[in-house]
Amino acid sequence: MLDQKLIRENPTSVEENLSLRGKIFEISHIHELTIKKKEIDIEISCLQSESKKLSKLIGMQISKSHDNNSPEINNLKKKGNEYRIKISEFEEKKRILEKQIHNEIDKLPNFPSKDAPIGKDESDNVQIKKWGNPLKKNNLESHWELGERLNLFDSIKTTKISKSRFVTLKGNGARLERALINFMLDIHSNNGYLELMPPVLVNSESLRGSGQLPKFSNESFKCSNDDLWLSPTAEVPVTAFHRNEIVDPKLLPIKYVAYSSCFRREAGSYGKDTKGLIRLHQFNKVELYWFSDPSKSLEAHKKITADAESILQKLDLPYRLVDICTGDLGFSSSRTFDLEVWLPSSQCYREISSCSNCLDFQARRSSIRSKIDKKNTYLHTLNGSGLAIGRTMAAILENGQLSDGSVKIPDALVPYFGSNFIKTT
RNA sequence: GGAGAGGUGGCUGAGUGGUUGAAAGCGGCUCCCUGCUAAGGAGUUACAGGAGGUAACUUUUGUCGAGGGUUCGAAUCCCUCCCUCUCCGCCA
Repeated sequence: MLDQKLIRENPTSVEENLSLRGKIFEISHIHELTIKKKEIDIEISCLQSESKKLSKLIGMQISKSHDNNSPEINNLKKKGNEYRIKISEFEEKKRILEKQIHNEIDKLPNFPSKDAPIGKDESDNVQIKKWGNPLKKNNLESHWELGERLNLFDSIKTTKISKSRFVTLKGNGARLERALINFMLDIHSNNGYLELMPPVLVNSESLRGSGQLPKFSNESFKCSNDDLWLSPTAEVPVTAFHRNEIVDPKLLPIKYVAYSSCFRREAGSYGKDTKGLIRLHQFNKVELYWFSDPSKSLEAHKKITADAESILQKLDLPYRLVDICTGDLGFSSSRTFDLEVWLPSSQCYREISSCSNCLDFQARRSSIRSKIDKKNTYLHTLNGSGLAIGRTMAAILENGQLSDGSVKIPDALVPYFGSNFIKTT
């Protein structure tokens, strides 16, 4: 959520900043509403002050005269009643305005960082670095072919259970998933992250707090009988974990690693990535999350990205680091670095982690503050996958495939997986 | 899901319509005395928002689970909801 005061006092700069996203954001109507609200705020404050004084006076007089029905007292009461009516009228107006303002501001995305490359869409993203040697050979198997041949997972039969875009992992596939989850959790928690295992059902307020609502209600699954949704990412419950808190500044930065299943409707992506593990309605993810002192979040962003990268390096998976351009930034993010892993079968890099600095955008929506320099200040929140498990599995299968048809397990993972190779059974 | 009990400041806990943001205690902070891994005495100590000031600060509003209502005035009365605890049921 953007700062209401900023919208009130400097609407032009707000519009300019937002327009870096490559779209026009027109906020003059919100600006007017905030001005009106401010006027009413002041009015209410004055009336309340008067009315409060009057009530005290009445109290004093009654206790002095022991008569609460004298003409003078009744006169004062009458006056108080007038205050009450006036105040409630103004409050009603204020309520309506506040609701309108919130509804509108909630739909505005975060400001892009000045450091983010300016651009319209994906094609303007900037590659920052490459790591590892992409496997380039002909006749490579896709991970779904490997998965079927090696009996690692089954998508077809799973449509009976749910529908398309779900998968059932089997045997070594299930084992590999489990190994990856433990591997990643161990590395991060040994690196100063506190492990969290949050619920996957989250309420509307939690989704609003991290920016998925109100604009993206189409992208999450909703429970019909309760105010609960299937969480699209652990970022949602972890942000909500500290909602309405004033965090002890001594605890900063707070670093969490949260494992959870994630659920996405993938509306609008019909026909894309229909095979394999790349785009599922349900997938597992190990998420990194920081609550940071605002003055340190740029540094934190580098660190969280490096922590995510370290997993790819330990697994010896070729990847590149991409600076997301202003037009391609997510709703809540001001700057995002994507990690894209090499998938040999399609000879391209695919997103496996997205590391974002949301500045105070989510903290403001969720009211998460800390007393910094004697003032309650909204914290900065950062999140990054560390990593998406399904896509990591796909990358391991494709990059590790050997000419004899087996798959080599990265050395670092062997203690978790329990074997050096996946072979035909 | 049923029945009951409860939700007050950092904590414990009083407070059933009136100068109550809230007694008392604990804890915290400051000072004094004493002197040594401690005790005693005095004082002080909620939080959040707005406005004004470079600032120390001043001023104002709100807050006793949340939201409504009654009233000139609500921690206190009424309604709705949420949460916690105990018992029963159900269940992993």
